[in-house]
Amino acid sequence: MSDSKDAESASESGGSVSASPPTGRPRSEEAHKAILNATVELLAEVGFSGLTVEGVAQRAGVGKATIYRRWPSKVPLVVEAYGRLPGMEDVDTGRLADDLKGMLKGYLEAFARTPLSALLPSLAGERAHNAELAQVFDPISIQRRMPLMRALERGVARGEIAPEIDLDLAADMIVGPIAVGLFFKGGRIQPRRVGPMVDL
Amino acid sequence: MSDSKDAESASESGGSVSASPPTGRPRSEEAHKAILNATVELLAEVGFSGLTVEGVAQRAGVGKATIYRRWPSKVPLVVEAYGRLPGMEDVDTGRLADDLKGMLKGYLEAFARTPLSALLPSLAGERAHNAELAQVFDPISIQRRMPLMRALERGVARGEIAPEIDLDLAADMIVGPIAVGLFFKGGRIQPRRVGPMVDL
DNA sequence: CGCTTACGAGACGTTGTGTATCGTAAGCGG
DNA sequence: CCGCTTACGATACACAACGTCTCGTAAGCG
Repeated sequence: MSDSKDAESASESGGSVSASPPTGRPRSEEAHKAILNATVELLAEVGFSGLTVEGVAQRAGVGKATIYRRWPSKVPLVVEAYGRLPGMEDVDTGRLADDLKGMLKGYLEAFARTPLSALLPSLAGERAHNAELAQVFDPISIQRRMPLMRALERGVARGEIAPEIDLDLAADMIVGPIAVGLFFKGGRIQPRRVGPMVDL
Repeated sequence: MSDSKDAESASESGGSVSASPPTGRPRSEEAHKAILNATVELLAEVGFSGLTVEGVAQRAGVGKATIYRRWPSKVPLVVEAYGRLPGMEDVDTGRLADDLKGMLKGYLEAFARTPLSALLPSLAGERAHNAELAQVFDPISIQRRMPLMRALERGVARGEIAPEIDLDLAADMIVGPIAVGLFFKGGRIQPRRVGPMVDL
């Protein structure tokens, strides 16, 4: 009768695998995908603050309870939808400047293809005063920076960057202009000019 | 009986000054300030998405109608409150690196003193899918960059920066790390390291 | 076939929005 | 001093979305 209310018991590493035996009707994976797809679509159309759970349910053709059964609120739902969007892809040409140019170009293309440009500012804005969101949002952001950090580390190994440089700060200076353009201006940025400028 | 519903007839440049003769009880400047102060306070406490017009009215000791009489919705109200917060202050030492260091240091201090760090991401997030907001937000952002741009122009005039550099992009690279730290991490940034790095 | 759990649908109380309507207060012109 | 006009604080209102809950039904497992 009542929906399961026990803990998630998500896949934990190690420890006793006392996972509850999954009895009863299994959760529909189809509904799960439909919800996430509807979320991404609606985010692109109306943005974060315009997104309503009722709208997502209607677009996905599911009941509201089916959404709340999986995500406690709108925020984690949007975070998971955000996690499905493409991030920065590794480019390893052997030259740092080319790596950066390639990665930034690909990333900016992803911005044009997906609702990323509508999603990121909204999530960042929410993150600022929502500790719960920050907790799940930050690891994803860090993971999305990984290809960039790896490229910089390769640059250090090849001697293209002085080893005393703070790579984290360098990464911030590379994506910074993208962020500024994204948050304070319309969006379009010139990919080619940024790459060379950072080879200081 | 009815509140004035005619157009704002705001200060327009040129044209006949057919401004409506301001008859009747004037709007309370006291209430105006109280509303803006309450807005800033509440923004710092609960953030943008937690801000309610009713909460502002209660804190300011005014009726809701008094707020809606001045601002059509929550967003322009927050924008005006944002405009009252301190921005970047001009620093002219004669050396670009020192100018940048001084200005960034002062700006970061303003972030610690005011709800700027809670306000900016929220406004930027809203800006992304709210054309009306972008229209009033962008000029303020540009104006806040002015001291930075002036410092860079002085740097060009003194020969500290090659004249073919795109100053707008350079400004983005300077404030970019601040934005990234603000939007994707907690906030605290190291002021001293950024200044010298941009003297490429 | 009976048990258990998820499903879509929608009713429900709560909260905030933005509008409208009270009676009152404050400037202006006669 | 008095009436006109407009703003004031307070509050009632209809509307929308939230998040919870309860329907009757559907789908796997034993």
